[in-house]
Amino acid sequence: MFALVDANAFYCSAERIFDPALRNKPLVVLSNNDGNAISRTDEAKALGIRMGQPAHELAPLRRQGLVLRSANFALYGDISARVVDVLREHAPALEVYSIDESFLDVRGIHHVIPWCDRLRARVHRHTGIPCAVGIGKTKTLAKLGNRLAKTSGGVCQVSSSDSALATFDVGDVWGVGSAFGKHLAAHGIHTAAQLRDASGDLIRQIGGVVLARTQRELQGHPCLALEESPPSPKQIMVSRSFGQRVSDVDALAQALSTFAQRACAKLRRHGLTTAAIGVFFSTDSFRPEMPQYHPSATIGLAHPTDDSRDVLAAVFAALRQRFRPGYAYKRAGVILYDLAAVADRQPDLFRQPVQSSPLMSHVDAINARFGRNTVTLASSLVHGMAPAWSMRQAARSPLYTTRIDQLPHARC
DNA sequence: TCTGGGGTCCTAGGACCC
DNA sequence: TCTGGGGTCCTAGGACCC
Repeated sequence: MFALVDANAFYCSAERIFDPALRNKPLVVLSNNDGNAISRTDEAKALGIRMGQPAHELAPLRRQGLVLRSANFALYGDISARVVDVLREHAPALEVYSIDESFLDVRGIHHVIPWCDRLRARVHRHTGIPCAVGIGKTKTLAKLGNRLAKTSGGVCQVSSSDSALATFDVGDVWGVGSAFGKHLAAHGIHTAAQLRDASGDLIRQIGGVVLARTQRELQGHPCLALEESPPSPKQIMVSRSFGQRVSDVDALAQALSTFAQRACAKLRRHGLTTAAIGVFFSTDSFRPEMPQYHPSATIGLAHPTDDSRDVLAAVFAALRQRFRPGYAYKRAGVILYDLAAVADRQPDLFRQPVQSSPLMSHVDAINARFGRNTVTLASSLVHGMAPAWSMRQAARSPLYTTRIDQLPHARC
């Protein structure tokens, strides 16, 4: 038996913790660059705002009281960790599934619905985050239960024979996206109940083993287990759209250097090394009338590394190979592939074993203590004004919980 | 003016091996 | 004159998730 604890409008709820004036107001949190809506409160949904709706369409709604906030992922990450801490205190076993969702193993818990209700209340009291809990024999059923719980009092259990399955659009089932949804509809399968009852061969044919597994889960046969320890990542990517388009190679190099160093810091946090570096940059695909160019390159390293300097050399080599003047670039990124822990690497017959650079651990320690860009490689150094490529964030809340100088003030 | 970022898994097909 | 069987690895593309 699984329970899925899912925060309601998580990013918006996190914003409301330290800014009570936002409570009961329509609120939307925007993606990086203030691009589009990524979290909406019920009040905002009532204004007809869609997930992913572009920000420029939302601006006029401010006259109706809509508040827009830039994304503050440092805050959301910290609040998420606090929610998980509370869950961990009470749940026998737990899988952190995403920034705002955790699966709990609730086998053996008596009176599971009131137990989940108390858990919700505790999370709310200790973190200020409201959540809903779905319960089911499989993760897929718990997911459906969670959908119901959002609108029906906070906790909801769903079984495979539940009549509610006929009320769910097949596209609402976890694992059924728009492509499978269309395919299923073409075969007359429109609801979760119809997917549950369809021919197994047909489902296998439409969506392979993945969709077949989803069907089995709907029938109440667990196919997906609780994964308590997150697997080590297989790739690490840092990419951004730019606040403004840039054309010169120096600006692009500065952005890529920043992204590469951030990716390497993540790499070292996981205790991994990389042996292949991917670099891409691209013009604005939303401006088809402008000249388009979307180059990418992957550079294999002779020797695995976790040193930002080695990675940066590869990134710049790729940039030199692919850069063409005369284009306005809008987006770029760095991807680290072929990751492995130092200890798991095949030793090189002709070299000393891979070792983490002491310089890099000092850099990481300084940045952890004094803030992200206290020490960087010179190629990402920014003088004075924010560069053109940096993100637009017109309305970001303070880093209330992760920066000592931005702690909220309490009035006496 | 305007449209995010970061991942995973599966499958098919080709190259290559003995 | 004929031309097997069994496998691995890699890549690209497509699907999904939050």
